[in-house]
Amino acid sequence: MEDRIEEYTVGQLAKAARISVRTLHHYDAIGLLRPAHIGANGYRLYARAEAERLQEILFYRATGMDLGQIGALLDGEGDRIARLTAHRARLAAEADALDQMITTLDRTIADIKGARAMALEDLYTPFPAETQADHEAWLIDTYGPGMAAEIARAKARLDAAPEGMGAHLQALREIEGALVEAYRSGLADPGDLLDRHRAWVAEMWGRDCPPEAYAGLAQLYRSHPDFVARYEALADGFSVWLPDVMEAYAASREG
Amino acid sequence: MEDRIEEYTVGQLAKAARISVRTLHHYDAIGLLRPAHIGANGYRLYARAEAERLQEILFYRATGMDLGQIGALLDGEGDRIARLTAHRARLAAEADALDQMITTLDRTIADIKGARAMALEDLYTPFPAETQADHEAWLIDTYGPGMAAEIARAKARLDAAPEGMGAHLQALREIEGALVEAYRSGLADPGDLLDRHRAWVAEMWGRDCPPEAYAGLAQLYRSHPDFVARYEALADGFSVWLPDVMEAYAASREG
DNA sequence: TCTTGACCCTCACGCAGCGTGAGGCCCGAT
DNA sequence: ATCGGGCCTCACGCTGCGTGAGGGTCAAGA
Repeated sequence: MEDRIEEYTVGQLAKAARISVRTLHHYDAIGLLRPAHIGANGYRLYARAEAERLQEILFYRATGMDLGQIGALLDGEGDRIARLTAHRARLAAEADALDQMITTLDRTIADIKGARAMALEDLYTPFPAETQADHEAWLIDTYGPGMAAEIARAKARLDAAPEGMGAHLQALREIEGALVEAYRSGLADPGDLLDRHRAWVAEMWGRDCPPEAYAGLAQLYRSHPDFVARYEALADGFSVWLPDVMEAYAASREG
Repeated sequence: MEDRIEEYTVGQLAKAARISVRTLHHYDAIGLLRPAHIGANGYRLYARAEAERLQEILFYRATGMDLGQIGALLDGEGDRIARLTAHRARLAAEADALDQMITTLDRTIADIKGARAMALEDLYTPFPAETQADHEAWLIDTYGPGMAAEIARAKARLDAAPEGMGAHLQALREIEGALVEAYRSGLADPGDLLDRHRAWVAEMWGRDCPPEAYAGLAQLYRSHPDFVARYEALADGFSVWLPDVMEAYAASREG
């Protein structure tokens, strides 16, 4: 209780942070967390600043970030508060992902009990946090470069549209609302609603939306967590139903 | 769209599950997920059952369980629903842990802004999921074997006390309620309440509770996620305030 | 003063869980 | 006939430490 100088040895720091001494050695070795200085006896000595840096390291590590990235982050520009705030956002996102996994689990359990067989894709739908880059790569892989660019542009427009797009978004919400109604009332073929939806999409993309593209979109809705979350929020099971009817619709108009 | 036989090659399964082919190879190699059978050409062929097993594997893997354990779990007794339900509970727990990390982050950020310096221990307080065993070891390490046993007994008594302990627990709730009130009204030194609390603890332990032990308990409240969660649930910030006043109280009675 | 015992140090090897070629066979479409 | 894409089997590499081995350091007690 008498550390006026506030210096900690590896053991003390390790105990406080509940990590191993070896881990501190490792962080020293790779330059992630250097001791404040080394005693005459060769002992590592850490000061307050290092303890705080370690705290940040552990924050990030706890979400699976790799040590290289952590180092880059800490040594890059930006102050601590900014970093921590950003991190808070990431944690919140992860919590969302967890919630989603829970709902999939629930769906899976319900499906087992009901002895229904989920579609192969659906089996894996809401799996964690692919990064944005991963997702981009996957889009290109699946739909080709043109399609990916199209979608990216569309998303960008949506995101950057706080004002002018209001009416447009409003239209989407109406269509979606109607679709939810159709879903709830057990309507099998909401063809005209999907006509409107497809038209909306075409307008959004700024070009035509042929059936194959529409089917591709269905696939996207099914496999991308963002969309799944969005549609599942509208109604229970809607995120499964919507891609299904979209695909059926597309199949029925194909050449 | 024409898989009547429902058999998937590595590539198909990998794409659906959004994992790499290499991963499937690996799971085959370590016997975690064997193909349903091998084609004449040497190709791995998976059927529905394997796809579902893979789903479960990924569920568990996503929470950091190691592959050996997963295998043991899947090949052990117990049916799928039971396992998934248990897993759901684990996920929920993890979500709680995440929420806790977020609140620590918030506290940290607030502390930085307020330029106050957190105690070294507090810097690391709510870090994820030490296992029960880890926690036990740490208790012994920190408070000595006697203390750890004492605490373990106390917890056991609490847990195993659905009936006879009712009144005793009721008393605790009353004291805690009064403490929350004190906290809310900004009372600086709730000495008499802490007297009652300490007496309760002593009774619980079945032996005396000297100031040092009480201070130790404060430390425990501060550093163990279970307690933090419990007290934070009673009132915002209560999990910080309570250990503080307990420590101050203990210090003022020390020899 | 000498000896514990608890820490500290530096190698250095090991292990999980794949990534990432290298080198080669299979197969449907052109 | 040949090409592209997907399949196969080695086999080495990487991260993030765990886990000794072998050996100094230091406060405290015999």
